[in-house]
Amino acid sequence: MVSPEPAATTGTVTRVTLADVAALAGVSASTASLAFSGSGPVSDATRERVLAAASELGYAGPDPRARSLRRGRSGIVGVVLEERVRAAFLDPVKIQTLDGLTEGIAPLGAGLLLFTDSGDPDAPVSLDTAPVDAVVLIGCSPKFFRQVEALQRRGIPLVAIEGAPGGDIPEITIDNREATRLGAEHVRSLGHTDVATVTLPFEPTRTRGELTPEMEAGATVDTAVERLRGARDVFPDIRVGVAGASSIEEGLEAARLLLADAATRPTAIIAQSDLLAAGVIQAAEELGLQVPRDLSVIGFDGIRVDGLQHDLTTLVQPSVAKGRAAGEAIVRMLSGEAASGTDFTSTLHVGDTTAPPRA
Amino acid sequence: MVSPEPAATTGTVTRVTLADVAALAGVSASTASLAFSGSGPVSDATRERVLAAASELGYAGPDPRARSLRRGRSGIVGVVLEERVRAAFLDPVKIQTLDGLTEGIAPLGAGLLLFTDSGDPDAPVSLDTAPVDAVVLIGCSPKFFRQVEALQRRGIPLVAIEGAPGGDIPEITIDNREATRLGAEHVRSLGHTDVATVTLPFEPTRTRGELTPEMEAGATVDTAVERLRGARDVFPDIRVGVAGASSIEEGLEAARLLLADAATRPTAIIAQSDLLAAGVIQAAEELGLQVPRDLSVIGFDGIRVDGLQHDLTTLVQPSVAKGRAAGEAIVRMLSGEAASGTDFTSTLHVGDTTAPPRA
DNA sequence: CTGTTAGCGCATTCAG
DNA sequence: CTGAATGCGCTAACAG
Repeated sequence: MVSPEPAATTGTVTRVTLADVAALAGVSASTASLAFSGSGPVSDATRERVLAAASELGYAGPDPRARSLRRGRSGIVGVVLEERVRAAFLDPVKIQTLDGLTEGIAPLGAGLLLFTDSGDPDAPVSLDTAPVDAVVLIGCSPKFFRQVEALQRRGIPLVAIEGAPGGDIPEITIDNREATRLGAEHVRSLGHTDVATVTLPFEPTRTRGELTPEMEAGATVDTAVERLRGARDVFPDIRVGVAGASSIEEGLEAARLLLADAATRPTAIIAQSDLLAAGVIQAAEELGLQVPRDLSVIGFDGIRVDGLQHDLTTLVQPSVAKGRAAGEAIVRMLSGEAASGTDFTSTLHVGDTTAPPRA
Repeated sequence: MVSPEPAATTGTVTRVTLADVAALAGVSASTASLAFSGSGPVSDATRERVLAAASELGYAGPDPRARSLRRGRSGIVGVVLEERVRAAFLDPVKIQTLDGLTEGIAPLGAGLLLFTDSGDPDAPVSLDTAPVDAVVLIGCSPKFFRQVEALQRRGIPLVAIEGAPGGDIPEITIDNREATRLGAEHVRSLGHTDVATVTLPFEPTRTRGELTPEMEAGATVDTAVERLRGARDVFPDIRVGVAGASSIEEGLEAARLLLADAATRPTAIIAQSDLLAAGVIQAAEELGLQVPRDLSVIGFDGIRVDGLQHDLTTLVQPSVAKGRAAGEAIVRMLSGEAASGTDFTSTLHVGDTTAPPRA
C-alpha cells in the first residue's frame, strides 16, 4: 500500500491526468478509466495497481469538466429565483419547496445551482452559459423568456413552479383561488360579513397600502391575484390591504391600517400567507383585540410560524411536495420520458384563530 | 435579417454546434467562436453573418460543458452547508452570509452550487465530482475532510466560514468568545449577578436541556463552546440551558426551564442567538415577567427578528460581510493571488431589553 | 481581420 | 479482461 502522505503534502499543484496515472500503473488510459468508474470489467490486480499509482501521484479522480463534456451530463440542476438570496429565503414556502426539490432530484446525485440577483446589475445572470442538465424556475417573471428559449433549443428540460413561463414547460401549481375561496367560505359560515384581506404584493416593486384599480391592473404576481379572486368569490366587496412582502412585519403594518378605525373594523381578516396572518394577530393584540373573540384570522401556507402561540387557521399547501414533484419531473425528463405538470390541492386547517363574530 | 421563427418552432432538438454555424456562415470555427465571445477582432459584417446563421439553425450559443473544459473554468462556486436545505435556511445568519457571498463573487459572474443533505443517505454528496472553480464551506464538520483534500489536490481554492477544516484553508471567523464576554460585561455592569445562558446546540444531534459535563465534553460546535466560554469569563458559574436549534421555539422551551422556579430565577439571560433571545422574551411574558424590568435579555447576531416588538440588546455580527469576505477571497485566489482569512469583530448594540435588576 | 492547427481530459467504441 | 484509436465542442495560439 502506497502512503498517501507525499501527495497530500506536495505543495505543487501539478495537473495530474488519468493518462499520467495509467502510464505509471503500466496500463492504458481506458483501463484506468474503467478502474475509476468501476463500471467495466477490470481485474482486481489491475485496479489496485491503478489506485496505487493514483494516490502516489495525488490524482484526485477524473476532472469533472472533461467528464461532463464526454458524458453530456454535468450533474447540475439550475434553480432560478429572481430575487436576492436574502429575499427568496425569507419565504418559508420557497425554502420548503427547495427542500422538496433536493429530495426529488436526489436519485440524480446532482447539485442545485442557484441563480439569484447578486445586486450587481452588470453581473450577467449566466443561466444560458451554465453547464446545467435541467432548470427549475421558481416564481419567475417573463423576464427570463430569452434565456428560457435558449435552454429549450438546447434541449434542456425545464419545469416551472408558480409562475407560468408558457410554452410546453410543465408547471407545478396549486389551487390558489379555490383554496382561498374555501377559507373565505369557512369565515362566512361562521357568520362573518365584515371581512378584509391582506394580500401579497401585486408586483415586484412591492407597492403597499389599500389596493387601487391601477395596482390591480398592473399586477404581475399571479398568486396574489388568484387568491384575491378566491376571496372575492365569497366577499365581492372585501376591503383589500396590500403588503409589501410576506412577513410578520408587513402583516402588522397592513392590519394596523385595516383595524385603525373602530367603526369600520372588520370582524375577520383573510391573510394571503401565514406570516402576514401572524402580523395581523400582532396588530390585533396591540389594539387590545382578542383573537379569535374580537377578530378571526386565517392564513395561507400551513407553515409553522416560529414563535406564534396560536394554532393558526390556514390553508395548508403542500410546499415540499411541490418541490419534490418538480424534481421528479426533472428526473423523468432527463431519462427521456415526457413529463407534465401537477396541480396540487390545499386543505383547510381549522385552528384556534377563527370563531363566530361577537354578538 | 433572418427570422428566428423557424428555429423557435422547430421541435427537433438536433444538436447544433459551432462548426455547423460556421459552415453555414462560410467562416472558420474559430472566427465563429470569436463572433460569439465578442472578445476578438471580428468585422461587423462577419459577425452579423455568423449570428444570422446561428439563429437560422437555432444555435443557442456555445455548449457550456465544452467551453468549461477548454477554458478550465466552469463559472461555478460550490457552497457546502451540511444540513438539509430547510434547516440551513432557517438560520438568518446563514442566509445573510450567503447573500454576502453572492455579492462577493459577483465579479465572477458565477453561480452558487449548493451542497446540502438531500435526506437520501445513498445519494453521494458529489462535492468532488462537481465542476466547481472554488468551494466555500459554511459551518462544516470534519466529515468533509476526504473530499476537501481531493479538492485541494486538484488546486481548487477553498474558504471556510465558521468551522475550521484546518490545513492552510483561509477561514472567515468572528470573535465569538470576546463578543459574548462583552455582552456579559454589559449585563454585569448593570448590576446583575444572577445570570443564566441559553446556548446553541453543542453537537449535531441537538440534545437539549441543562448542560451536562458529558455534553460539554462531546461538543463539536465551536460557536456554542466559544460563546459559552465568553459568558463564563464573566460569570464562571452561570447556569446553562442548551437549545436544540436556533429558533424562537427552542429559546422559549429552554427559558421555561430556567425561569420555572421563581426562587432560583435569574435576573438576566444571555442567549446565544437573537432567535433564542426572542423565545426567552416570550417565555418571560408567559410568566408575566416584564422585559427588561423583571428580566434582562441579550442576544447574538443582530438580525431583525421578524415580529419581535423589542429593540433587542445584542451582539451584532457582520454576517453579510462574512460572506462577502469569503467571496472576495475566492476571487483573489482564482486570480492567482494568495488569500488569508479574516476575523471579524462583533459590536454590542444596547437596545431596550437590558436594564438594572429590580431592587 | 481571418483561417489553420492543436489540443483541454476523458469515456467510449472496437479489436485483440 | 485490456489496448488503440477517436472525438465530445470549443477556444487559444499562431500564421497568413
